[in-house]
Amino acid sequence: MITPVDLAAWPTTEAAALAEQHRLRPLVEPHGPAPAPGALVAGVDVAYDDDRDVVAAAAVLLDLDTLEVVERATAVGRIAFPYLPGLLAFRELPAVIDALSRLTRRPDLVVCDGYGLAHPRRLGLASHLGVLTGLATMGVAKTPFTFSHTAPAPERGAWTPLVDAADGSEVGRALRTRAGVKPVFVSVGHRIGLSEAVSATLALTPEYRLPETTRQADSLCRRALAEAVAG
DNA sequence: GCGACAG
DNA sequence: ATCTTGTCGC
Repeated sequence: MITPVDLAAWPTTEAAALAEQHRLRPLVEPHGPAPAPGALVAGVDVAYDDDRDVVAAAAVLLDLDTLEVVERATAVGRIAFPYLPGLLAFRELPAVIDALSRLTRRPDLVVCDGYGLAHPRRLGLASHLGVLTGLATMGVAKTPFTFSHTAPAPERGAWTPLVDAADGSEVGRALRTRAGVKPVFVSVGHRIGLSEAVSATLALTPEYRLPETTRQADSLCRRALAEAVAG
């Protein structure tokens, strides 16, 4: 039987174990170059059927220049963890990693639906995924979670700092990807810097508020879930 | 002590 | 996330 106390404690224990394993080098690298022209950028997302205990994840690979989908992969399984704010990685990553592993090419960057550094423990699902896979990762979230920000100017590309009121640190940016539309929240995961993550986000949002990677992964995992539940 | 709380 | 009616606009 798992108690709430156990759930709250084990990520910290896990982080400590990982920190010990990687004592001689940084666990997370919150800096690095923007994806080069022609890079393969992956989008990942997950859909759930809580009643039937089914989870479906999708990983799509896009060409950064054309934004065309060049590869798709899905994975279906049982739900491994409940949704607990702050522990989203433990719910989403098992299926996400399964789907990612079915791609035949290695992504140059993975864009996650959620946060990286912008997390109460500075290890959101994007950071977590980066550490587990070694891939460059970043997060683009749709809501500010527990962080605060002022409204960016109305034009596309405008941004303001996303701040953790607990310590005043800048953990990401509120970025306007469409003029006059509410911003998205970009944060660094692994092996990419914040400015570079913002650039990548703008490259992935020529038309819609959310990155093309997220949109493609979202529709694919919903389709995969419907198929899994039906069949 | 009580809410708020990525998806 | 998921559920869920109507509405505005290209």
